[in-house]
Amino acid sequence: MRNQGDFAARLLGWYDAHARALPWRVPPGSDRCADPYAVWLSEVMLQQTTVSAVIPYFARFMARWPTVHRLADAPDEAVMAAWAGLGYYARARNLLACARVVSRELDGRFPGTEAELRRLPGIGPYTAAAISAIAFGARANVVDGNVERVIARHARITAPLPGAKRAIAAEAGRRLPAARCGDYAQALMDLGALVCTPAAPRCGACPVAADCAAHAAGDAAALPARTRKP
DNA sequence: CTCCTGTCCT
DNA sequence: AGGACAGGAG
Ligand code: SF4
Repeated sequence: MRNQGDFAARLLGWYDAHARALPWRVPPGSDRCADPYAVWLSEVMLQQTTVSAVIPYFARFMARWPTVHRLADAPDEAVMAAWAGLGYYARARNLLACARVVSRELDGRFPGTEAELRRLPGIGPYTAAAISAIAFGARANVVDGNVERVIARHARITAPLPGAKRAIAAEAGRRLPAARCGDYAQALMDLGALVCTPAAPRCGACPVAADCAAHAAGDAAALPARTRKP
């Protein structure tokens, strides 16, 4: 079975009812995709901070620089000042560098494929997949920390991260839907943020609990395992 | 793979 | 005050 018992269908059904309304999102089931610029900006900000912290910064950036051209033309100091408080200032520099490439070399159009997105400054594997799925509807395997947790539990992958990354991504890939790929990516991340939380997953409210292997085994809270660093 | 960032949390 | 976090870069 390629579709893992309609995992995606159940998750999308849950998302239709429980999606967080976030400023950079379109509502579940929209026929249009979200604005690539807004998706990119939010994802870069979200790389380092929580949703609640990002919301006001995102609003200020979008109000002041509503398009990638406007951001690209902003002075460095203005962008750095607007970024102040978010931390990771190297990422703000990458943000600006990326905006300038897209604005000046790509006519202001973000590429739609992961491979092309990956080449832009500040866009790594996760962000490339997220933008291509959410803003372009591509069937990309979007795997961030939240998704790793959900999938490690649902498939009960007990091998520790980061070594288990590939195995987890492979299991995630088996669960991808044929359509609504952007909604699906966000549904999985919302599930990780709202239900399949790190310490105390709320399996009673989970749309995929019926075939969740870790829930059945009773060790969901212990997954994903991680190799101790020191 | 290791290193790195700064804010948030404890 | 110290560590956790979470992605990207090298
Ligand atoms: S059943 Fe529990 S552990 Fe499994 S995916 Fe749902 S919330 Fe996570």
